[in-house]
Amino acid sequence: MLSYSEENHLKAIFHLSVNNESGVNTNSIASKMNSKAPSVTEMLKKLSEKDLVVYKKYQGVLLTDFGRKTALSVIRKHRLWEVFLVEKLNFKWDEVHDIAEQLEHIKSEKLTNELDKFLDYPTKDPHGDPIPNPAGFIKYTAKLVLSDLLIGETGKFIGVKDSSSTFLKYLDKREISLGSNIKVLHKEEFDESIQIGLDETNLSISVKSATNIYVTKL
Amino acid sequence: MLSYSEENHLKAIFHLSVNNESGVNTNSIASKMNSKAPSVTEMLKKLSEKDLVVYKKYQGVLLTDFGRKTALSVIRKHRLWEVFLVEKLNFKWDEVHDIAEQLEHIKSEKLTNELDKFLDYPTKDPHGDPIPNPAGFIKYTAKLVLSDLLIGETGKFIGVKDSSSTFLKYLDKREISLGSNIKVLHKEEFDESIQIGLDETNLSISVKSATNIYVTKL
DNA sequence: CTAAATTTTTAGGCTAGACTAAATTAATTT
DNA sequence: AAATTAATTTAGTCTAGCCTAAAAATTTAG
Repeated sequence: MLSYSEENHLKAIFHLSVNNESGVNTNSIASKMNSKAPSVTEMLKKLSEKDLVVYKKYQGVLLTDFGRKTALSVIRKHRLWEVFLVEKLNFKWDEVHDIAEQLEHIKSEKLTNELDKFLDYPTKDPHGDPIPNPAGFIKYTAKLVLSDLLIGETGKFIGVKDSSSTFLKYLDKREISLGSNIKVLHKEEFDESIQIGLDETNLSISVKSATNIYVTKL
Repeated sequence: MLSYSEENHLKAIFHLSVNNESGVNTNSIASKMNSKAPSVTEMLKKLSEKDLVVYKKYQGVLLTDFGRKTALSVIRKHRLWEVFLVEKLNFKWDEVHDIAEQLEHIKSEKLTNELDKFLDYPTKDPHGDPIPNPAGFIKYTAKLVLSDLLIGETGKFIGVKDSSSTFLKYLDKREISLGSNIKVLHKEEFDESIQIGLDETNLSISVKSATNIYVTKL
């Protein structure tokens, strides 16, 4: 039975492992966890003891298969609960993260699987992130960031890189929502801002925003 | 922000306060919490510091209004989640307690109230216990135990005193379920067992069972 | 390829929440 | 009313999870 802190460390390591063949740094884990390096080192020893990670001093850390599955089980729960909150309880996509952070630690396989069934086996959470299956398999969709599209190209908005409440509310205000088709009309040389066309309206967004929007080319 | 342990102690004190004008004993709390007296004493000091209880050494403890409201908020969440599990996720009434013990600590008023709405404002949990409203008001129904009925009287089964999985499964097996009308046919002098009539069938139950079944006289 | 800078680990300390054993207070019995 | 028993609290210990400061290892730069 893992503690909340153990589960949270595994999750952090998982997220930092994506595009990271070699080990994950102690400091990067600490910064993701809002904690300090010595706390992480201590935890890595414990996780290693439990065969959830492979850890060698000063060499960074990697998840074992078991650790990866465990992390994905937590992520699965997190994303299923987010779907539940949005689909069934009228939450907005910017309101669900903190509550899902709590709910992801509830221990009951039956609960998770019944919830999955109740929600009709969703494949994506409200931010477009894929939901792992019970076996810990996760299906990634190829994606670009909006700023990678060329002028004249159209992309379908499929996810966000930054899912902070601030950014999500910003998108709501501009009525940029998952599934929208976004056409790149013009790129401003000076500040790299981008003019986009959305349904009938045109608007301008900053590079910063454009690099946080995932699209698939249409 | 209260810890799980603080919330659990408040809940225990609340349950032990029912029919208990004077203070609740340290030992009775310890036994309900599956802990030891010194742990309880320590916690009582902390809860008292936070104005959740009135505690004087050796005098037992009582909830303040604030403590009572807090306890009822936890109980409200527990019971709402139990309803959710049974009504929406196909759980049986004997499977929900341990999961609700985890879910009751999730912190989000909006979540609780949206869940309440989603469930269409239930007034009872799957074991017949009343669900407190958001203001911490709880509506008790007058009830007897089955063994208090006289021969020839009929009661409607409205709740259980002991909601252990063992007892609930026992009731399932005999097809004694909430809402059933139970007629007392005969009381055996020797072992105080009771013959009851349920729909078309008759069966015999022990005193022990009969004192764990709440009814209202019809 | 050494020296400085950075990263990571060790050492030691703190708090919450649990415990056992011993001391103290309250209740009960004779 | 004193003595015994029972309940409660105090004292001191332990673990998990966090921290700061200092030491050690690794990486980067000159």
